[in-house]
Amino acid sequence: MVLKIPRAGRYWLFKTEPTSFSFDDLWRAPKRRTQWDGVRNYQARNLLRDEVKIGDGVLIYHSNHKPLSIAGIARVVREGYPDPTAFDPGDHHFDPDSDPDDPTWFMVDIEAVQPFDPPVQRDGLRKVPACSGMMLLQRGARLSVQPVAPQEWAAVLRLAGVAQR
DNA sequence: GCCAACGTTGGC
DNA sequence: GCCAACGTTGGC
Repeated sequence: MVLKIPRAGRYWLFKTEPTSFSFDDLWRAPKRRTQWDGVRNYQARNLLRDEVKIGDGVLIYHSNHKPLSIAGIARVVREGYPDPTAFDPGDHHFDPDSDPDDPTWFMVDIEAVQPFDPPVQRDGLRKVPACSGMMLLQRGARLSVQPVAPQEWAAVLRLAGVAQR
């Protein structure tokens, strides 16, 4: 399987608990797209608002799940814009302090590109020298939107048996 | 279910 | 601005 993934772009890893939203959910969504809403951490917010760009590659990581693994690839199809769930009192991620005229929380839209079958397990990444610096593997790295270096991205795709061109 | 690690809050 | 208390994340 060969994918057209822009090598000059930037790469990210988005965490999700598959019991709430999985890569399969994304794959089955209309147009295979979703709004990546609900991020409530300032560091992750800054990345979503300022750094994540259209066409960037995204590894979808399943946390709190066995085996811990990267389930597939997505790409960014819309850049940072206000997360409406922050303004919805009925939403689990409602934030009464977020002013609609000066939103606190941002999200991007992503589109599934390719599932990994089988998923790339986190434990396996530890054995790959190119991945030794991955934020995902660092102790206590809780950030839910993480930058991924090009060599890390390439190594993950290689492990997944996905060829880049 | 435990708990280490980390982020946020709020009193001072 | 410090820092203790608290809440959350997420691997184990």
